[in-house]
Amino acid sequence: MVLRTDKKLPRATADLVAREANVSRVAVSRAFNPNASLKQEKRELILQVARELNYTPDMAARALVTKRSHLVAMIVPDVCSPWESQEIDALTTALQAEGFATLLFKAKSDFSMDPMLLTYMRGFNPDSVIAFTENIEPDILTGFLDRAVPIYVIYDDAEPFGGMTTSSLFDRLFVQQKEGIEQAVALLKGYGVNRVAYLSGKQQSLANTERQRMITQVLAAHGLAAPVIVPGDFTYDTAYRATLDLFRVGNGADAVFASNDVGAFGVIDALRHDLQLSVPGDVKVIGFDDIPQSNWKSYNLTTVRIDLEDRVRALVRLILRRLKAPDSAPLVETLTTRLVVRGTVG
Amino acid sequence: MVLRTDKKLPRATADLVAREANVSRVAVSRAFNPNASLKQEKRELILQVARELNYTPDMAARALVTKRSHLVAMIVPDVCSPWESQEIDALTTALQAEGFATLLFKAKSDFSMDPMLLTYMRGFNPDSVIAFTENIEPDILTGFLDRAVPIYVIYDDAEPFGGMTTSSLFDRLFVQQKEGIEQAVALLKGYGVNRVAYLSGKQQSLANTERQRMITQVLAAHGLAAPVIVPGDFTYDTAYRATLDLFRVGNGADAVFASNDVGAFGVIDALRHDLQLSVPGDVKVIGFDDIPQSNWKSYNLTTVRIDLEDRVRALVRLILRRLKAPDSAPLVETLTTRLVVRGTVG
DNA sequence: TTGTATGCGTTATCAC
DNA sequence: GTGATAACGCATACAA
Repeated sequence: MVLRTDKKLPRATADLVAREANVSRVAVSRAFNPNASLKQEKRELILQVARELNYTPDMAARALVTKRSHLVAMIVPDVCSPWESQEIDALTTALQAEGFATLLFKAKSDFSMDPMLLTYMRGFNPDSVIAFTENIEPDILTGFLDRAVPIYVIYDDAEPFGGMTTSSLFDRLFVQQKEGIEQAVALLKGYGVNRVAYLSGKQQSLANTERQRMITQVLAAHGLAAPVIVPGDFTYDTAYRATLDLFRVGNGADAVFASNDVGAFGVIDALRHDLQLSVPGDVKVIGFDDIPQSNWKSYNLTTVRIDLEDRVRALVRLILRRLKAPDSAPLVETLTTRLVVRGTVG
Repeated sequence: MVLRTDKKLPRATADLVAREANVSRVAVSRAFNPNASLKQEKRELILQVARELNYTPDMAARALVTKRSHLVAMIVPDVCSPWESQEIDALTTALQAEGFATLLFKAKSDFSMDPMLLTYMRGFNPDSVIAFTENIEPDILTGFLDRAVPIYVIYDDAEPFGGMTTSSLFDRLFVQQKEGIEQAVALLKGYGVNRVAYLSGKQQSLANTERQRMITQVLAAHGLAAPVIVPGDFTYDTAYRATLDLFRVGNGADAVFASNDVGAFGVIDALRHDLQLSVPGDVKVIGFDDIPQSNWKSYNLTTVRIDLEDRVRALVRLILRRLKAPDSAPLVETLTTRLVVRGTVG
């Protein structure tokens, strides 16, 4: 269902409410601002009249003077992918509860940031910007977005951009992937796995490179060889084809670590339906994220879980705290991961 | 990555650009409005200076006078579900190309419209509202949204709300499901199917009730009995449990029509992994939508396709045409469906 | 083609 | 606690 709202006929305005309720324009403004001082009965009268006239304060006009648009922009390369759509959903819900609306922008799928898009977005004056593309240095964005304070999602203890010495202040969300990965490797080792492959995600993704780095590190700590790297891009189709290559052209593997759950599905389907191999009998498969589909019976995927609710809560905390105290010191939140054991290792 | 933009330090404004470029304030305004008349070299100078100063016109201030916010609101109960996330993605892309930004709101999952939410949303002055909840009568929304012109998605020739005689003008997108359903029923009949079950979606969904009505009608036309109705809600888990009920408590079926693809996945998994039945050997399964996951090898679902690109293009046409001609007669777009034959019937 | 004056709907400042 | 006034950043009507 689609509605188009005609703006030619003006809506009820604060002046109209004021006239109707026999009060001043300012009183109406105060009635809608809980911390403003106004006699209780007067406030109730105004709110009552406002309801009758179907009046709502105009956020654009309000933003013009308060410098708060109550808009949070999200830049997403692919709204459809399960993990990101979940995150959009949860963030929107959480921010909506705090009085912010989500402004959605689509970026190009190569994880780059179109300067045109940034300029365009800036016009809407978002109070905060959440970018699902990870490979932009803070200084570039700061140039576009005035005094922006970035929050970077950092995987394990790696410094983004190779330990950049950026001048920018930025907040951090640390995701400790090591724990989940260690549990996964221990499980694989317990089943006698020797040859591990890593199906990568998009090369530009920090999540991907850090997963690869940490898996290699943990395998070594357990006395296992470095993984064979299979190039992927987080999608099912690429994962499917890459798996066929790995087993038909390459030397195969005892276990495949996929950079995300959707990729793991592609690996599983290629193994079972095309290569006639058994999962977990012939090959073990482990994913990352723990999206709802991983619990579907056809996949029943063993995966390293990043708790979405925890992650969103942490992000919302970071956003709101900086919004309330713009000049505070860098803020930090930390998240842990754990292995969810299902049926693709065993 | 999250950025918070500090509004305490004001951005570059049109006045600043004007002063810097030695022109008047208005000239700057005109430079950013392609149809305004301005000497070419002057325009270029202004745009150049604007770039240097990192200036972008403030959409909020602009909206205050033009009565166009360039915001399109979407009210969605569940951003995560594949069909809806696809539609959000495609609509956002298409609207972004036309200069509109997507404003996302989460509704309660029972398909109802929270009056508080509507009031809240109204404050942002969207130029258009796309509601993914279907059971609201136009008059109710019109009450909230001034002179809104709804676009209703109508399935086959059914009148929404039982042929309501509403006073409201509204545009329509007709989705002709009959063709796809007829192809599906013919295919099932060809394989000797007798007892068909329909796994419903949410009861409040018009798409659901019309799918059920049309399937019943087409089955009758082919001399087949009315389908057994299995209550569902478009989700995997409910579909899974409902299928167990149908075959363990009820009398089973030769074929299951699911109200959407995700539901069909639940049906398939319950049949194969819990009831030890073969698909399509023992039971045929058909879905609705044709989401990307339906092409995944584990499901390989035969389904009635509603072409997303066509649908979004039609919606965008309706939105833009009414935006440009608010007083035009009711607009109509029509969409057809067709069966995509894969591996769950045979 | 260009500039001046005015208004969009709201909140902040300052009196009372 | 309350009301007048200015200001936010921009586009438009009108006059030049």
